[in-house]
Amino acid sequence: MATDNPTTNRDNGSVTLQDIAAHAGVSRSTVSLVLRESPLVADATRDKVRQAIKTLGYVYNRGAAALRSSRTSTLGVVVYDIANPFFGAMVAGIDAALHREGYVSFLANSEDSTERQQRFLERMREHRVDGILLCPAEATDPGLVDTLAEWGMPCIQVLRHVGQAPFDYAGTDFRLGVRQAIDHLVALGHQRIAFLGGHAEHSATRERWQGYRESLERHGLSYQRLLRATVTRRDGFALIQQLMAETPPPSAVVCHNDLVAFGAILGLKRMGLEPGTDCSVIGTDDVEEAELGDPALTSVATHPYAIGEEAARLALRRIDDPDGAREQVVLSPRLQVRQSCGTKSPRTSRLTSTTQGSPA
Amino acid sequence: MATDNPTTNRDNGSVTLQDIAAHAGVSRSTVSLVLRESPLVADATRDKVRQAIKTLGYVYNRGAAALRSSRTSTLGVVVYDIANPFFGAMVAGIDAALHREGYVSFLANSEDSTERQQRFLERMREHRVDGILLCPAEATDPGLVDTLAEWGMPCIQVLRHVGQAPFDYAGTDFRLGVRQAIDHLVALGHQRIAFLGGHAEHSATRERWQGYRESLERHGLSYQRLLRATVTRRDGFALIQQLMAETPPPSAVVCHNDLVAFGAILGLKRMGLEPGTDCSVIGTDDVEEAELGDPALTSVATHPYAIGEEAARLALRRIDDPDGAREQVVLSPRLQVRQSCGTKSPRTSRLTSTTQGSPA
DNA sequence: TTCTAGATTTGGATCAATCCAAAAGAACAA
DNA sequence: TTGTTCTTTTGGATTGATCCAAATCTAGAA
Repeated sequence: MATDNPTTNRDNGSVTLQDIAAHAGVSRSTVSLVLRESPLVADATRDKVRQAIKTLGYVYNRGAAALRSSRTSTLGVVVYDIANPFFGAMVAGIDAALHREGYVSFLANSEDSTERQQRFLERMREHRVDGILLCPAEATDPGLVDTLAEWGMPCIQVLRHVGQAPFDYAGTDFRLGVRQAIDHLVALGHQRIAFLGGHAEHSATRERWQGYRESLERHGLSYQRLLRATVTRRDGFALIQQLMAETPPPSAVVCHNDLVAFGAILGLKRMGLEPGTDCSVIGTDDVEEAELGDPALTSVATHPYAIGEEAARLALRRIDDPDGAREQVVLSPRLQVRQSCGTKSPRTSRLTSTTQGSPA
Repeated sequence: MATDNPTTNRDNGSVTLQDIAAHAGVSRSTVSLVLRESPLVADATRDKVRQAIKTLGYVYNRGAAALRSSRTSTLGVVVYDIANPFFGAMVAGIDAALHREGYVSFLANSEDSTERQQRFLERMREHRVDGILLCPAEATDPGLVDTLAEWGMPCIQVLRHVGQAPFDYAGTDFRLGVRQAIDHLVALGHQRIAFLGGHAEHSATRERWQGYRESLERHGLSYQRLLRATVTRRDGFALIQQLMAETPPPSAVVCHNDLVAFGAILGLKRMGLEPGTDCSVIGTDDVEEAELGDPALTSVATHPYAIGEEAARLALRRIDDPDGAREQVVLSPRLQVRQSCGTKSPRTSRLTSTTQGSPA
């Protein structure tokens, strides 16, 4: 609907506080108080000012406000691979939580490059964001957290964390996730369980490996096989074949993420083996596509949307209270059992209801 | 690396132009010129100033600069479903293109709600973004484009478009995509080709339907079956079964997007039919997962990353020249042939190299 | 040496808000 | 009427940069 501009703002284009003040017969300061919903102003005055704001088609200038108040209502979000559906869901969660509080967020995609990440962080600092949600790129210097602290920039780490202990963090309990997967496999009678994946040295990978090793130990299993440096479908495809050629081969593999698991399933098929029968496969993340495969993939659900919401909440809390105690929110994953572990469930595949729409 | 703060900025916390000016023995104005890389300053002066900036650990305040210059180096990006991998890739493209120009972008997820979309647009206006990339939510009022124009806000529509003709737009040629799919099917001997999908009345759906109808006509095919309101996997799953129960059933279906196609494949299997033999399936988008399925999905590749880059480029151009002629960039899709149309290719599935990493 | 054109540099006004201490107004008691 | 307290309102300073017209500083020419 074309709003016909009432007072086609003077020559330059924008109506300011001054203009509404004049129109409402009050001072700039009073208008400012109204805008910030101060309880100080009298009701009658407030109404008068609101009316003027409407009549003149005033648009609040957050930039100018930020200059004086040093609060921008702005957050920086840095992820390393926005094309990954996992991050898409996470960003959706962040967006929803921030939206409620009137915040908006800059999104940056580091592509797992520390240089890009650094540039983004500096740029966000120049834009005076109130805080940063950071999924640190792979080889991130642990000192980065201290640098941000020196900048006086609240920072919530998400999913991965670097640096020394008291920091804000939101993520999932990867260790528990792997434990759940292995418990499930052991209950099904598996004895030789391998772990596929983990790219490099960061917390999220270390936690998974820890979970793997301690679970084997707890169950008293002697077979242990951990293949690193696999993180893509392609890796899963190649490495499962290498693994199955060994003697003895594993009877089950737990994968670093669902992509690796998809690759592994494809690899098994390529060898003429049947996933779920000749070798069980469990993924991590439970992405939307997990239930699509043939067989549908059993996966450790890590709830990216919830993590995003949680991270945003933490950030807002930290901004309100910069010196409060650091918090770490670690959500519990849940094993989503499907068909890739041989337990042929009665239903073929229950399509779950999702909010996932389609492009265009 | 912890930078040890040289001149632990006076009491309040920030070093300003004034401070560097004093330290370098020049005026504020000169420092400002140096920061903006003006060719006016003498080399010696420039060096002196640069040195001072480093020494004092100065951080440029873009908010303050924007207040005077009314350029924020900031862009708003509004999509309707960031959890969809298609948009993830698109946002990655946008991000890459903007990064090169020193721009950062606000990302907002409308969830296909016009109210949310409206609030976001207003908020971005308050933040004085230089322009907006908009994938309009479903029932968007065509007048929205005019409203934005009245705001003096450059707006590039992406993927979908609303409103009257001269507008900026970046998208893909959906009509051509469907045509390619149908030409392929006809060449394989198909006569009864159905179309699955399209959610509501927006340009991207209309274009596909147009492509469907005109292709049938061009090939002189009389069978025509277009099932609307399908956009999710669940829809595809249900509707293919309805469709295959008809007499005669189609011998092939072209789907609105890959999600619908995945659902359709699952639906065929559920009926005991073999996708690619009993009924061929073609998707749209060519998401990463298309090659994973069994059978691997033939799909019309729509290149989201490239669309994102193109859209960002358009936006920057429009910001530089607000009154220039509107541009519409329509990329050509390309049919990615795999196994879901019965042509069993010799290789099982070639995993293409991708930049897609893994979460955490 | 003086003049002039060109290259640099500068100070004051400005952008649009918030902050804050002080002023004004209202309400009530002495 | 005056004083006191509480509620509202206000103007001037401030935030940190850019804009712009004017001032200053070169060189080279006259």
